Amino acid sequence: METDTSTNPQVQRTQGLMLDAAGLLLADGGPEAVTHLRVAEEAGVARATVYRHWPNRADILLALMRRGADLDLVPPATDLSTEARVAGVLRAFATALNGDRGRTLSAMIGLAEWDEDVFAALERLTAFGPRMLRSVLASGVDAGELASGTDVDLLADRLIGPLYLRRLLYHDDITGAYVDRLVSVTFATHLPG
Amino acid sequence: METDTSTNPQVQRTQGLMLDAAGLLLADGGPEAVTHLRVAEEAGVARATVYRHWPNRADILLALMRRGADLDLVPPATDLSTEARVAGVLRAFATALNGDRGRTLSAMIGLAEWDEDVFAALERLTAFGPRMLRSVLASGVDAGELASGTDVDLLADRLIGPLYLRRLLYHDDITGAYVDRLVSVTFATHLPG
DNA sequence: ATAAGATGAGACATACTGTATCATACGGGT
DNA sequence: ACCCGTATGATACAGTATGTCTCATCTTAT
Repeated sequence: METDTSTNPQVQRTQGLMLDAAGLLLADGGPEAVTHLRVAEEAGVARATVYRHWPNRADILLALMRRGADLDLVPPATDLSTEARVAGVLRAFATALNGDRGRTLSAMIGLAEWDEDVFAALERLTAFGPRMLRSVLASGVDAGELASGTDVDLLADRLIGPLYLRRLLYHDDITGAYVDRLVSVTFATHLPG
Repeated sequence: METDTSTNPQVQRTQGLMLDAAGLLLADGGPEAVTHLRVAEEAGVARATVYRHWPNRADILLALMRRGADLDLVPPATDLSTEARVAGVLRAFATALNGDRGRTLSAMIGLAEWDEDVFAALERLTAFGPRMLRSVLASGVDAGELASGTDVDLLADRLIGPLYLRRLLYHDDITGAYVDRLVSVTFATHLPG
């Protein structure tokens, strides 16, 4: 019957139960708390089933991250100024970072440092936001709202970097006010009048 | 004899052996590879001894981080321009991030997210660089090389954030050229003509 | 030399891993 | 409604790691 794994309702149900359990365990206990045994117990599922779907802890966490990745950032309206569009993208980005994805990301960074596969998967999951930001910036350059020589990649780093810094290292929520200040000051200059 | 633990040569010797072992294990295997058992075997020390010094994995990693914290950033010469001094601080910062401390930091971020004590300890260890940067920036404002209204904290975030982003998320080495571009472009403007 | 403290060696119960086997429940096609 | 392929449940097993404990032995400071 060639059972299509990605469609099979039985598979989807079990995976849903297991990922719910993994999410709970991760939320209060961190990545080390996400063990196959505990996921199985919490989900009311056989331990072997967890191993069948995700042989490693990292696979469970990646699956957890993928599940939230569907309702991702939406491109901003095109009738706004580049600055307003950038602020919109960054605010959506900040919201994601403030929530569960920020915690999951914290958990993954350590794993990605030593596991090539995890790094590649994490890269795919986190590349979307920066890519959209770069395209908005590039169109801003085309529209003449940003200097023609602007290094779009570097500018994107300069806008995203501080958000990650606040969230991952300072453990501060990224407020809308912070994003707005960051954008406005980045679009202006620091040299004296 | 009230043996002063921090002076006792026996203690220092064993701790040194254990931290050397932990460093090796962390370097190739990541945080999960740093177990009490393996540290003990690698160091040629009894397993109980590892537990006596550091009951948790996080304690081992924190001790590892503290050991490298001694030879930290040195304040730049004061006869340079603010921009040059900032570039100097950031280059030293980048060197630290590119090396072992970057790897250890990756390992700690996930732990700090769920463990208050680890977070507090990590904060103490990472606060030094940003603090020095802020003081350099503040003196730049005083000297009139930066606009008087400059938000020094935000500016520091904007300089440090991209470095962490490149190192922790992109896994790119932070080159001197990148630092220089970052500094020069941050000190200038992005608005056209 | 002596006493306090640090380490080594080993035991113990528990938890998690990774793999394997077999029976049973489920779901898609005919 | 039936059948066949799969997914799952239940269980077993060896191996590794945890966390704590005890007691003998070594090291250090006085």
